[in-house]
Amino acid sequence: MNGLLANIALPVPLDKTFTYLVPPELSSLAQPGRRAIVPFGKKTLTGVIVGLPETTLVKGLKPIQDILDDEPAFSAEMLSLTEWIAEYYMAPWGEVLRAATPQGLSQESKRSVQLLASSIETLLEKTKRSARSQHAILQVLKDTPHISLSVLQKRSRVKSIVGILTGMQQHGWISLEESIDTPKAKTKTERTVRCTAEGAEAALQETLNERQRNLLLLLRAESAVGAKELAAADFLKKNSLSLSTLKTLVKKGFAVFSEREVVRSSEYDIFGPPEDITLNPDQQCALTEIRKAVDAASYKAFLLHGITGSGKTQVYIEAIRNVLALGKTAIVLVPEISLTPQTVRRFKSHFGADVAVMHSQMSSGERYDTWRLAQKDRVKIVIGPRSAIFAPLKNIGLIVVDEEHESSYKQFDAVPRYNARDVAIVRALQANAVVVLGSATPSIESYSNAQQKKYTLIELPHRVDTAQLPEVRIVDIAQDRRQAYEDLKEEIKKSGKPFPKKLPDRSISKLLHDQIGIRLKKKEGIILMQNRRGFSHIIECYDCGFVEKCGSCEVSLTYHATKKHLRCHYCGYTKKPAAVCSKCGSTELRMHAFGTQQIEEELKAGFPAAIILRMDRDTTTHKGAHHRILEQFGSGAADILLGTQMVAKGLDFPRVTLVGVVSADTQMLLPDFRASEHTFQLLTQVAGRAGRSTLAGEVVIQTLQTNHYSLKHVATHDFLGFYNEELEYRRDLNYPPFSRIVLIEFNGEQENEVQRHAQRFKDILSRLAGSGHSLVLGPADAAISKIKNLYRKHIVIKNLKSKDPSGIALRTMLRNAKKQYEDSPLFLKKVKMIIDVDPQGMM
DNA sequence: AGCACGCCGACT
DNA sequence: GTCGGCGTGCTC
Repeated sequence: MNGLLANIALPVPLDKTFTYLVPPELSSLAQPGRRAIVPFGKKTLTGVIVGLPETTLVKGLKPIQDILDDEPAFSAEMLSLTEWIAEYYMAPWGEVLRAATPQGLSQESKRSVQLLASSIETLLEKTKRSARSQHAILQVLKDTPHISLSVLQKRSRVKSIVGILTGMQQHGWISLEESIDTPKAKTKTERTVRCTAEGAEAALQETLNERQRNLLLLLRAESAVGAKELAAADFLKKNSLSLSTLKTLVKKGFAVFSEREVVRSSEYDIFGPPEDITLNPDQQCALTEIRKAVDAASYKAFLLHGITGSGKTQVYIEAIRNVLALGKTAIVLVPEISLTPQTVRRFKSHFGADVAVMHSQMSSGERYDTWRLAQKDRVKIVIGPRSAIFAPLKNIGLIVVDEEHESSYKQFDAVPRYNARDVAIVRALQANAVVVLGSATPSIESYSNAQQKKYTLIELPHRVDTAQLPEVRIVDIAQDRRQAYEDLKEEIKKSGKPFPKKLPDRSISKLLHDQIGIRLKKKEGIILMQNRRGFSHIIECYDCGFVEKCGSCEVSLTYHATKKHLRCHYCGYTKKPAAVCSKCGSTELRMHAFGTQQIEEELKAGFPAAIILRMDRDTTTHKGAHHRILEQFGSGAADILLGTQMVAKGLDFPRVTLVGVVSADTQMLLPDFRASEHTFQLLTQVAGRAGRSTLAGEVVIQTLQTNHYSLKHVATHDFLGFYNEELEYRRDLNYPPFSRIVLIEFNGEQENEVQRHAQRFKDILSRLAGSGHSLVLGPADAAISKIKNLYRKHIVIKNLKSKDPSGIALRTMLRNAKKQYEDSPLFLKKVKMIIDVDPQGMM
């Protein structure tokens, strides 16, 4: 009745799709997966066609302006995957699709202003007194007669600019134009040339002049070898021929030009020969299992638990070799931090042009090229960080998620807040592919899935170089302090100097100090790690390490200076801080201090001759600085690498024999239910930096909590022991894997409004959760209760898997709650709500 | 999320 | 009057 209709998902934060008319001339192009340019309100947006409905109840449909893509940008498979993401993570489908499209591809309309009036001076004079806004706008237009609306607004600092401009337009002073940006990323093409049959014929005859004949002979010869289409520019340059000669031949029909798509090249195109891979028996076993699954061509998930240095990458490479042999494709997800040229070259050297790399520093052009190559089946393997899970490869055989426990797989700062590791599982499931999650320190969730046989567990318990695991020593900082105190007293007694009022703090214990001295003498490398500046609002006993925790959430209580109390930011429980440690009675209760700078000072004082490299947020802001520091340290130009957790990951330095963790507590005490897990993972990672070659390694971990189970299990290299202990605590308090967590943040400038809205949402949720599938906690102040003048309140939902195995009840509840909340008359836009399903951090 | 519309108070 | 601030409602 209506002619052809199309449902289009648009990148707007609205939980629905929009229906448009398809004009007859576009009807043949109207297919799900293609991008379409449509008018939306006053703007023009690029959306994705997701369906072709028969009818609609919506009145006043607008027509699609244009349909892009010769080949649909999204396959049916990708449409269904993005729809799943939208549903699971409570995000609009259109926003998911935008996240899955390479940047620079979507088109939005932009409005611009053009100055028409010739006598600007008179206008300026005219508006000077009575119309300040108009005056300001004209001032800007005087210098830039043609300007985009957004820039004009910024420069003129006029707020509601559109109304004023409309008025000015009516006066005939200016014109308002609307234009669509040409996409920033375009297909790059090059001219190719080919010898025609006539040309081949003519080359042998004497009818042409020498230059032409010569060219034709060369062209014929080169065309015969390998590729028929030669890059014209290359061909001419190589043989020092001129374009005009070639053009003449083309005119005569002896050669033809055509265009072909080319790919922008990158630094990764330089790579050496592949390393020899000889798998040890463990690796061979792992490979065989994965191969079997890939051959079977049905969904299967593996958890590859291999200790640091056990050769997981070699297993991936061999597994992918098999995937390619079957004519299938593969995705390899790596944490951003692992995307070093070394990792990439490793894959490149084995698979060459079959590999495409995605990384954050790529230009939009490069990103787009990569995407096109994957779509056109011209690369078989895509390696990249979390967004690479959207690579438009067809016929996926294997998805590898390396370092699956890494929190960088979770997008936390933008919609959709997806976890690429979990999306990988779903993509593999939908595509009948195999997925391998690899880690030395699997996440509790994944290991639990393996224990429940949802994933098949494969273990690589040995290092490939048969190196010994490093010896781990745990140093009690409190005891070291007491010792230092005694030593000092002794010294003072002897020298007769006055007793200092305050004893100096030291961050390097005697043991660690001595060990550093030994390594310096032997010219071996030292890595010292101080975790990201500790969460400063935690009060800790400096004698026994005791920290007050919430009785019902088991996370550290944080101190709020304004209200002078301790608070749990999960459930909102508060209490007065004690004057003395409630465990040991000490009065030495303090907040955390030492940053990397202070430690550097201390090291310089203690070891004046040592060359120290500091690697933290301050020293790595410049592009490439990170890499340069590591290179410098790797080459042996420095003795000590001191840094935040950046030093725990990535590169391999055979010369490192000592790893020191200045304070394990900073991470352990974060008010996050995963604090122990992250501590275990990080310390295991950093410990793995020590002694990877023939040199024996040693690890020194300083802490106030020598008995903490994370540390105990790090020291004995006992993942399973840690897992079992951690699991019990998770079970007791209904944390994952026993529940799903949803974190809901409310923020706004007025605290009472934020609180009111959070409370209202909480009430709605509590009512809906009536059946008991979920626990709703809060609202409570977020751990960081105010950011950039926005007050933040959190609600935490624990959705019990035992009562809601599929999570459907949870999502229904959330969706209904959201609707009720947004539809209610008290709803204000001044307070923003952010729903984060399966959050990684709870700060 | 934008963006327009409409109402109100402040300024010239 | 003119302007801008702010709340409200809509986008096929």
